Amino acid sequence: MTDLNQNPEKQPTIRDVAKLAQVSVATVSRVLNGTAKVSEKARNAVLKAQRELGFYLNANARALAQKDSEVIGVLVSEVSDPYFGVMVRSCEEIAHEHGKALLVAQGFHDPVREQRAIENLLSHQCSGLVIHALSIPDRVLARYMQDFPYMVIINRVLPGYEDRCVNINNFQGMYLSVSTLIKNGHRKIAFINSSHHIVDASERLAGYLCALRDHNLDVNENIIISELPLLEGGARAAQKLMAFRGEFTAVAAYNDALAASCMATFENAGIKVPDEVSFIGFDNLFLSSCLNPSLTTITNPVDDMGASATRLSLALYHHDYSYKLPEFSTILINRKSIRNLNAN
Amino acid sequence: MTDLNQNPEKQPTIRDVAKLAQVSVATVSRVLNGTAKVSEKARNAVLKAQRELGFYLNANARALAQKDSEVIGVLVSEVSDPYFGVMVRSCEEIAHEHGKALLVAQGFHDPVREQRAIENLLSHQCSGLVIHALSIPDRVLARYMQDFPYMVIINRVLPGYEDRCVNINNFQGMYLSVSTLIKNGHRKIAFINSSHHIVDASERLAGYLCALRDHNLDVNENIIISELPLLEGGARAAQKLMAFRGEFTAVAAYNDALAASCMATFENAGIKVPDEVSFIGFDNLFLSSCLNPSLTTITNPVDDMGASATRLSLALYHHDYSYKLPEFSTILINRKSIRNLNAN
DNA sequence: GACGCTATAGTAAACGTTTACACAGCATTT
DNA sequence: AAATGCTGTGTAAACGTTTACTATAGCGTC
Repeated sequence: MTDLNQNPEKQPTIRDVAKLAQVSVATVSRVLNGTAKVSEKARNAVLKAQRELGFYLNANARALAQKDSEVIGVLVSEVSDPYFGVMVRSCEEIAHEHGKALLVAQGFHDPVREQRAIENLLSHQCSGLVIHALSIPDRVLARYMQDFPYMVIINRVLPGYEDRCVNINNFQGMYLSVSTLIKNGHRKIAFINSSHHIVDASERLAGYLCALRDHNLDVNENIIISELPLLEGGARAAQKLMAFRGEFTAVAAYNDALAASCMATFENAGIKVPDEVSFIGFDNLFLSSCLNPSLTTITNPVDDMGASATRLSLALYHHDYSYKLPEFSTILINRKSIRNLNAN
Repeated sequence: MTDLNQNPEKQPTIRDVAKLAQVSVATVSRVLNGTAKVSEKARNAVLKAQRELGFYLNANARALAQKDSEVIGVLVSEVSDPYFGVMVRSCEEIAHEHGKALLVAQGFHDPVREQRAIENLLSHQCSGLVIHALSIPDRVLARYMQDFPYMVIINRVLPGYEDRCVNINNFQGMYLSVSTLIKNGHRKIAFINSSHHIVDASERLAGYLCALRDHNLDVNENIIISELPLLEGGARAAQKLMAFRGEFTAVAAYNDALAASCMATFENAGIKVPDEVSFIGFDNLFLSSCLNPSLTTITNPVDDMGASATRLSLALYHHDYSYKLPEFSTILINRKSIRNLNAN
């Protein structure tokens, strides 16, 4: 019948701790946050009371009083996509380093969901915002960028806000990809692009086309395919490409998922990789090295990008304008999926 | 020089909206939450003011006043692990369906980080808690389970709290895996287990051993390997197994990642799969169907588990004890990585 | 015209923290 | 002995919402 635990349903508050420890709430706050010196005696009493009550500071009340939620928000298309998994992982790591929690939202390539997700994150007063939203229009995104000067965009360039956009050079990456095939003697190169309406897709297509042009190769519309950049898309792309079997010796894909599943479909149809068709991917996912043949690809340093975007956003939130984004370079990862046609 | 926008740094509050719309804060709250009838005139004034100011309700203040954070917390080992990526994805989807946001923390198999992550989630007053923590001791976890009756555990059975533990039957799943190899005529079966100190590992090992025993097969300690259940682990397992090349015709792995990378390492060493060695995985990840040969494996319905755990936690939080967890069954996905030795 | 009812709207007290400010006690300086 | 400074502590006002309670206007009924 003690005073504690009168209502087992209710969480204890800082006042309960103060009462039990026989100190003021200010002292409890100071001990728990380490924000000011407190006598050994008081500190021990507070810690003991905290342990006894199983007390944790209420982060919401804290956020309100401090005007800082200590939460970072991140929006991605879909966490289960390995690309975003890696990205979210590094965002969380950086957040954790700064003692912050991570709020994760998914947009699923839907403009409505993306916008709602952003507004939800905003309502949580995030002290850092990393946004991957490719479906909402520039105009809308720009308004958020203007109102929230610590918001950082990933994988998209928004005119006027270039210094808060974190991306690789898609054009250059795909140019490197296709050039690699060309250097290996390929002259008829198919391209499987993403069918999402996103700049990544058009930039990579431009890189593909430019590489062909620079090497005086003709463009063959038959072998430029657009599919959802997922496993299923790769299988469908393979079906379409089979109809033009003689018109290419190599395939450059928008990403590893497309390359991997297209490759698998070809192999199942008895087409040997890389003997009959060579492949190159993009992203350098976890899975590419497990494939047989292992997939030659272009790195997409998504972990660095996630980490840098998070760091930048945090710095901006605290009005620190000194953080400079590093360069995110795309480099070639040479594996076994390209046959060198010059060799024989 | 209007009254608005006096301090461009500061976010508008509900009071600013009320003033601009010439109504009380209560009315603004009612409009924005739809909690009571408001005249058309007032509603329009409020919505107009909201739009003009770019106002969003402060979720922290809201949480405090309502005593409900509208946030669900989830702890996993590592978001970039495809297994957890899928899990987090479905947690977010369910959270979203209920209008809640998702807080994601990572434990990285470290007991200290796991415990800190849980306490951090608790401090955020999550109205739903899905915890995958395999490294902290039962005793500690039990204390949390007792204090927070809406906390749900995933992939672990905590004695006394079975009805809040969401898992597959690991024993049964691995028994199915090994039995499948045996049915295909294999009698010497290697096992690559997870080296993490988790019950999943011991349960699956038990399933392996039991399947051997039930079919009167001998246990060969040489070909039971423990490795980190990631790609690198699979490569190392392959190296170890090569030393006992003649002592097995098939490999059962703790998960697809181990199977995939072990398989790839074997192939690179010139060992043909499934002609010389058969493989079976566990989890049925995205990548397994892309491999060559595609990997026969056991489903791990992690998406259902994530969704169910989230639903259960939400229900419990609202004192609704009617939600019953479904059964999570493991089923065999037959692909091309097993050679049938009976066939010839 | 008095009355009661309904429909809207407003007032102000919570919610659980942080922190500016005040102050008490004590040691040191003058 | 008085003045000063330093330490540790407490008090109470924010922070931005929600919501119980209260107030008022409009209207129909008797």
